[in-house]
Amino acid sequence: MALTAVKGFNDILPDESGRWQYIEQTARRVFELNGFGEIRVPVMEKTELFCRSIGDATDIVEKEMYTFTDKGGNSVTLRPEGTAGVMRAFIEHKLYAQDPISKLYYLGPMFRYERPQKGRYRQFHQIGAEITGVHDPLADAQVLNMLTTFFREIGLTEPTLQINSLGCPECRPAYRATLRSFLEERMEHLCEDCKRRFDTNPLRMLDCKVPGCIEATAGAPSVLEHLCSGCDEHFSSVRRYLDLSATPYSINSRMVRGLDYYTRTTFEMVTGLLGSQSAVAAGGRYDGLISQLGGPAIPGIGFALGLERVALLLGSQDFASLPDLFIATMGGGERDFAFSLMDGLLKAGVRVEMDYEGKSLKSQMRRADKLKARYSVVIGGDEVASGRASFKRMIDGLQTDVALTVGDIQSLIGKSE
RNA sequence: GUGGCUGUGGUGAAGCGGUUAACACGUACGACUGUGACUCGUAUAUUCGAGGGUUCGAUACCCUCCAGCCACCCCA
Repeated sequence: MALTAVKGFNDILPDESGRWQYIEQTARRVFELNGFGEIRVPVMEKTELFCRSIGDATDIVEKEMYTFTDKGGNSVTLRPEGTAGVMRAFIEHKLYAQDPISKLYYLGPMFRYERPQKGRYRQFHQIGAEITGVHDPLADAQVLNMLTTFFREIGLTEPTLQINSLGCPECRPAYRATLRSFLEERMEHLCEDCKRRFDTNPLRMLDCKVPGCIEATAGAPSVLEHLCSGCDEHFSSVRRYLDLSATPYSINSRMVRGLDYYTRTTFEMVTGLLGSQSAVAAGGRYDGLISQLGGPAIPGIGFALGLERVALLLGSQDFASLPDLFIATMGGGERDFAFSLMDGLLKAGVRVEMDYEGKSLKSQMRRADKLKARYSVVIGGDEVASGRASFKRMIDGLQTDVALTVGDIQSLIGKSE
């Protein structure tokens, strides 16, 4: 049996990588327009970083991390998400000392030991963006606008924005207690998972899909009605800014996060097209994270979007670039001439292909067709002697006689520099 | 981590105990020895995810493993 890739780790083949590049380029363009700069951080960090940021009791840290001991005896982990590493770098290099506000984006592989499914793999890829140093809800709105713009630019209308507020250390404990006492009375109607969540993460119970639980929690108190005045005002301002920028959204007061560091604004871009992997992008505010990691008390907000899921939503559109010209040759004698011509055109930025193996003219023309070259030309003894050749426009077969110079060929195929 | 379904060539698939393992797409070459697409012809799975077992005989039945999908879970 031949060797295969590790379960949940996938190859991205050329017919698919065009789509990935399109997603990445669109993200870079939109993010950089908004003033974000790329940060590249390692794929592996000390395990402690993730325990302290994501939260010891979360599923990610408890059972999904690729953690191992390296040869020096240190516990290290393949990053399960991007924010923690970016914030570690932010603190380590004291980026806040150069500029009180920073806007960073990153992209790359993340690793989680989960059961693979469509849109969910053990190595998956995220593009994320983070703003630090801004308390003002304007930052929340900009991030949400940017995310919305990204999806619009890429040509998708499907994922829709849902927002919520999780409160802050001031008001969340009180809400938690209120929710707990509400749920306690209905314990017998709840599923086993929810009974367990009651102790670990009662907010998560609002997100349960078991019909009995949905019914039992129908009248549960909403976070939004238990926000302190600061959080309430913040949330209203976020909504006002979203309205001002005509950013469509809906409020989902039952939306929960799987990472402990979130405060106040949280959001998701959700779709109904990906089965149970409905979140295409998600994020929120994390005002306590940086100080929790040993940095100064600087607020932050950000999101990450799942590349695989966006790629899935884009479908099988073809983003590959096509050759401008295919050069066919009659025999060995003309290949030196053709090779020089190809070389000159490539250096001028024209995408050229030619036959590599001295195949029959028919085979060469078939290949020109298969590669979807826009033009083809046959170089034989006559062409070498006269310095002119007949260029065929493949789409309609129209032939044009042109001198075999880089400039003339460029002007024919409409690809000048 | 739990449950269910599935696994035949590069792809989509028929066959479901004894077949030359159908058909289509794709690919290669040719018909057309200087021009692709359409058409036609020829070739293209010693083998049915892997390993065991039952059987005179297994791609088909059984077991184990592996992989994929779906739901749960979780999440991007």
